[in-house]
Amino acid sequence: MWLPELPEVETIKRTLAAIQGQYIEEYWLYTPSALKRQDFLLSEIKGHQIEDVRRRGKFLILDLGKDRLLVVHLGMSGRFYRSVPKSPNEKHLHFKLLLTSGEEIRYVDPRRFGGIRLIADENDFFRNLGPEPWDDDAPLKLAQKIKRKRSPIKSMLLDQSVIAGIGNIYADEILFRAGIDPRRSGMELTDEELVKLGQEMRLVLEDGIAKRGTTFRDYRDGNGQRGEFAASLAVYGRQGEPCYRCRTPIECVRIGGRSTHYCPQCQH
DNA sequence: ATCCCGTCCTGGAGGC
DNA sequence: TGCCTCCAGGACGGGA
Repeated sequence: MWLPELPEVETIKRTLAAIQGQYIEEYWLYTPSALKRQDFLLSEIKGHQIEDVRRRGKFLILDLGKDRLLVVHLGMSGRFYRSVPKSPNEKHLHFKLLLTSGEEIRYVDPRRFGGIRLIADENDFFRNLGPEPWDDDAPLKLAQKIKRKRSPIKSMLLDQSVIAGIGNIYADEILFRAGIDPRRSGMELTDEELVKLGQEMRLVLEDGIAKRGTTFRDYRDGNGQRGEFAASLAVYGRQGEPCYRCRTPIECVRIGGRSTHYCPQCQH
């Protein structure tokens, strides 16, 4: 199992850098429901140049210029990658682009939680998304929001309007490295803990990007390669196994409907 | 407003 | 072995 969170989407973005400047020659939408929003006609993308490939939170953005954006969200099992030209269509292929270079970009998503969107106004579409973790003011904004809320800190890290890009795996890893119990209410965190949380958030995500993301089974980057962060996971998926720091068995509880892994000894 | 929960979906895991 | 059931999880919408 795996989740495309910020480091995975960032990895995909980087491996797709080579498609910048290329033109869209043709497209295929095999699963109409995969197109979640349509500010303009899909047929318009034909002939457009991919001027830029960006990431915002867990969204991948192909900027086609002139307020024409193709935004992709990978949900929990999605892949978005360059494929060998003319290789046969695989199962769960929902959308495909043919570029003038002859290479193809494919969107494959077995569980169909993800989707693509045609966006005309980027600022409007992302207006409710929280700051990027590396924004200068992100740790401060994060701390301010956390302090005012009663919900468990784990749930707040997953809230995309609080901070962009963190999912279930990295939330657990960040809280472990910050030494904070995931069940604690945001309001009761000390200023010291909030500073530590902001620092560890960046460090864990940077580590994830450096290792090209977490691969359990499905995940591949834009070139179809696996990531290596799974070997670095300290708590996620390790319930019952000894903590690497103190040997206490890692526990798993449900918080806000999500499985949450933590060390009862190292996290307070 | 805010929080919580159900819904979507499929493949993999576990039970018998 | 094979079949069945359960479960994971992000975003979103509805209800309390």
